[in-house]
Amino acid sequence: MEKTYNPEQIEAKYRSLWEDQNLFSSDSNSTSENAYCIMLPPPNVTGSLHMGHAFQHTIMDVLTRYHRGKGEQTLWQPGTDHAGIATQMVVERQLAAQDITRHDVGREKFIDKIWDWKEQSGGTITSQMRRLGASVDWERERFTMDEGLSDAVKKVFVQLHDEGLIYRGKRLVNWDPVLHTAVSDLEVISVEEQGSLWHMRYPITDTDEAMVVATTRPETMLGDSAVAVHPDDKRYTHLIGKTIDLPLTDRKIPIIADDYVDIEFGTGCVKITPAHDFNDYEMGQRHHLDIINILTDDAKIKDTVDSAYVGMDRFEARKQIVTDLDGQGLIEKIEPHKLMVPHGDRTHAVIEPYMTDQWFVKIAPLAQPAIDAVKNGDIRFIPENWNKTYFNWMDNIQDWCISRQIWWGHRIPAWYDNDGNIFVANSLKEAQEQAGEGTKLRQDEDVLDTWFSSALWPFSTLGWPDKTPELSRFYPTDVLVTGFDIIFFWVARMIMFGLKFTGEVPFKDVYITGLIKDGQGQKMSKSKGNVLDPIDLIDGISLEDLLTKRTQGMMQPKMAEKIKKQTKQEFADGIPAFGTDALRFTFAALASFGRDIKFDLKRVEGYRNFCNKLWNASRFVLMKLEGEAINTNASLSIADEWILSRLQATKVNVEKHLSDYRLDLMSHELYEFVWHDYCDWYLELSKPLLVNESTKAGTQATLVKVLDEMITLLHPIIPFITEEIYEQCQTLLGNKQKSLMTQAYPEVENSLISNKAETEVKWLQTFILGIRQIRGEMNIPPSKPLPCFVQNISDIDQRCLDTHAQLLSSLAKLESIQQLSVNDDAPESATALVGEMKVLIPLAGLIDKDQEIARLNKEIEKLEKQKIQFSAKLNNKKFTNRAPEAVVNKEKEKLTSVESAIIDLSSQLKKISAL
RNA sequence: GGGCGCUUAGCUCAGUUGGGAGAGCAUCGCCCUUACAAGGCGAGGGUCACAAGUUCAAGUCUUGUAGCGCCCA
Repeated sequence: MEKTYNPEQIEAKYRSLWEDQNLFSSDSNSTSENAYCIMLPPPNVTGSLHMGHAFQHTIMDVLTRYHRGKGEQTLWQPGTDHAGIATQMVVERQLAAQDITRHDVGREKFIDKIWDWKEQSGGTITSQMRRLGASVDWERERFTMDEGLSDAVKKVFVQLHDEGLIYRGKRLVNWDPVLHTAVSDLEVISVEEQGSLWHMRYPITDTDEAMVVATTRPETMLGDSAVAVHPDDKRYTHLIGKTIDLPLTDRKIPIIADDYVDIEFGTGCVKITPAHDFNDYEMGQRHHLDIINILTDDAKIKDTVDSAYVGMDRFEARKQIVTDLDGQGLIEKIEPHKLMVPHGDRTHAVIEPYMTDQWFVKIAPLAQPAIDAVKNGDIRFIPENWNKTYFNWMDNIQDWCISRQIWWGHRIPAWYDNDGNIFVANSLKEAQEQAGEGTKLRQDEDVLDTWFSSALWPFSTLGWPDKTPELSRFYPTDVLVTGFDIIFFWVARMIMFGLKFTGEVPFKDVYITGLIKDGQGQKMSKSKGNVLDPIDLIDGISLEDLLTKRTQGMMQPKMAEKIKKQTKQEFADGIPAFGTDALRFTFAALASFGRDIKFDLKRVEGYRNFCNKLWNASRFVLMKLEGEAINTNASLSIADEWILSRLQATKVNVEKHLSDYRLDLMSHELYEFVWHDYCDWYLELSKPLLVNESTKAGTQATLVKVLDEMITLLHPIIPFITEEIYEQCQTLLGNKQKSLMTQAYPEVENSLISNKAETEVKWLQTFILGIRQIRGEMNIPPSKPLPCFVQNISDIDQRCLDTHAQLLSSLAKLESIQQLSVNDDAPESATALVGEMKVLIPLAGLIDKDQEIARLNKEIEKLEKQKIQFSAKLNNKKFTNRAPEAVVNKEKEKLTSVESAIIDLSSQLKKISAL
C-alpha cells in the first residue's frame, strides 16, 4: 500500500468496476424478505448537480448501501426531469444568439432541437452522480418524458378530468409576459421593492367632490370597475351607491362597500380592477363587477381600451397616465411606498395577474386524504416540525393551474372541434371516437406543468399503470430525501397523486435536509457567484479556474468584480483535491437536523485526513500481518476483548443513529471508533502483543476482524477507500465477496460485550495517561524511558499490574515498574493517580521540583472546586430527600473519590515541598 | 401580520427521558517514536444570547425580551 492515500486513482477504478459488475442493480437480493426503495428527486435534465444535490445524494446513497448491506432488495431509482420552462428557455436563448425565435423554427423542429440539447447536456448529471459514487440502479434510469411516464401522465389527466377534478376555465392566473405563459403561485417570487403610492382624485359624478384612491399601480385604472370603501368607514358612508366619472375614460363606475377594504391603508378608498388583481377579482365576483382586461400577452395596453395608451408598455403607460392625471390636477400626492412585487422565478419578469383560459386541478378533494396521511402517521416528516409547514400550505391550498403556454412538455390530451367542444382522451383516436367520425379536431396547444409528471414519479417509474412486479415490490417507497423548498411543489403533490392513483402513500418518511450555504452563511446562487461545484472539491481547482467558472456569462460586469474579490479572499489558493470519500464523509457529518449548513472547507480537510488515517491503519495491519496465517480461534488478550467490546457498542449506536436519520451522529461514532479506539489505543496495544508469542495469534485475528468490520461499517459513507482497502487486504480478510458492496453489514454480537475488558483497559488508560501528562507538562520527550514506582496497591491494581506490565511499559515507555509497600519511602517524584493507587515518576534530574509543585497545586485546585460542588449538593437536604437514590449515591461516590484524590495529592505536595 | 428555526470555546458545530459542559479546526508546548507530520503526546480556552419561572437539580422544560435567518400573506 502507498504511504499516503490517493483518492483519485482509487475512485476511477471502482466507478467503472461497480457498474461493470452490475452491483447497483435492484435485481440483487431479490429473494430477500425485505425490499428498500428510494426515489431520487429527479434533477433538471439540462442542469448540473450543486452542493445541495451532492449532499442529498450522499444521504440517499448511505441509506441505500446500508440496506443493501443488510441483505434487502434495494432500489435507488435514478432519473431526470424535463424541466419545461427552464429547458425551453435554454434552447430559446441559443436560438436568440442567432436572432431566431422558436416561432421561426416551428413547434416540431423546436422540440427536436430540445431533444438534441437534452442528449447533449443530459450526461452532465449522470456523470456527476457517478463521480459521487451514487449507487443508483442505472438500468432503471427514467426521464419524465419517457414513453411509459408520458402514458401515465395522460391516464392521470384523463381520469381526473372524467371525475371532474380537472377543469378548464377562464380565470386570473400568474402570467409571465416574457414567456407568455401562466405559471403557478409557487413559481412566483415576491420581492420587496421601493415603489410609490399614488393618491389619485376620482371625481364623483354630478358633484364637485372627489374621492382620493391610493394605488401602487396607477396604470390599471383604465380597467377599474369600482371604487370600494369599508362599510363601517363613516367618512364615506354617504357616497356608497353613487358613481365616479373615471378619469381618462368615459366610463362611470360605482362606489361600493366591502369589508375587505382596510380603513387604515391610504385614504381608505380602493380602486377595484378585477381583471388585474387577485383580491379585486374576488371582490368583483362578490359585487358582479365588470372584468375589463386592459393588457396584451406581453403586458402592453390592449385595444379593448379606447385610448391613446394602446400599445404602450405597462410601465411606460404608468408614467404617461400619471403625467396626464397630474395635468388634470388629479394627482393628490405621491408617497414613497415599499411593496411586494411578484417576479417569475425563471425570467424574473414582473408577473401580471391575467385573465386567460387555463386548465386546473381541483385540489380540495385530493388534499384532504393527503393531509390525513400525515396526521395519522402514514407519512412522517423528519424532522417532525416540517409537518406544520405542510399543513399550513395544505390547509390554504388553491386549485393548481397545470397548463403552460410553452412547447416543451407533455402536451395536454384534449382536443377541440370547431364548435369549441372539448374531448379529453388518451389519444387522438379515442378523442375522434368521442367526437364522431369526420369531426375535425385540433389538440390543445398547451403543455402540462412539469410538476404534474413529477408528481407521478414514485409510481410511474415503477411501471404504473401496469401492475408490475416492481410496483408491488418497491411501492410504497421507504423515504424521500429532499429540501424544504419543494415540499409544496413536489412532495405534497406526490402524496396527493400517490394516494389518489395507487391508494397508498408514495413514501413512508420524508427526510427534509438542511440547506448548504457558503462559508459566510449565504445561500449559494449563480447570480451571487458563490456556488461550489462538488466535483471541484473532489478534483480540486485552481483559483484562476474557479474565478473563470464563477464569473462566466455574468450579466453585470460589476458583480464579476465583487465575486472575484470574494472568491480570492475565501479560496486564496484555490481548492485542493479532497476526493469523493472525504466530501461524502463531510456531508454525512454535517447532516444534523434543523439547521442550515455553512460549508467549511476545513471540515472536508479534516475528513480527508480521517481517510488517510484509516488508510494507514490498514497499511499497518497489512504490513504486520502479511503472509501470516490468521487463526480465528486463537485466545484473546484483554486488549482484544476490549476493542471487540467497543466495536459492539459502536455498531449498536450506528444502527440507532441510522434509523433516526442522524448521519452526523453515525459518522461521528465511526470517526471516534476508528481514530481513538482502534488507532490511538488498539493499534498501539497490539504492537507489544504482536511480539509476544502467547498473545500474537489472538491479536492478529482481532486486528483483522475489527478492520474488516470497520470498513464494512464505513462503506456506505466512504465506499471508494473502503473498497480499496478491502481489496488490498483481501488475503488477510479472506474475502468471500468480490466486492465490499455485497458484504453483509456487521451485526452486533452481544457475546463480545465485555465489561471486564472495558474496566481493565480503562485502568490501563488512566495509568498511561497519567504518565503522559507528567511527560507532557514536564517536557520530557516521549522517547525517554522512565522508571516508575507504584504505591497503595489494591487487589485489582495488583492483578492488573501482574498481567499488563508489558503493555504499560510499552505504551507509557517505562524503564521499570517497582511496587512499594505503604510504609516504603518513595523517592521524591511526580505523581499521578489511578484510583487510589499512586503512580510515581522520580524527579531525579528529570523533573523540576517547582514545576511539579505548581502542577500538583493546579490539580488540587481543580479537585477542590469539584469537591465544593459535590458537597454543597449533598448537604442540601432537599436534594438528598427528593432526588432518586441512584443519583444521590452517584454524587456520594464522586465526592469520595475527589476527596481521596485531594488527600493523596496533598500529601505528595507536602513531601515535595519539604525537600 | 401568521408560522418555523437559530443563538453553546476564537471558528464550524454536537449535546437523546432534565442529573458532574463535548468534538473537529484554530492556538500554545514537546516529539521526524518504522502505520500515519494529512501524524503522535500534552495543555489552555465556555456568564450555554438575556431575563423570569417550574424543579432537589435547567444548555435541556415554560414564558417573555433581544439579535439573526427562512417560509407564508
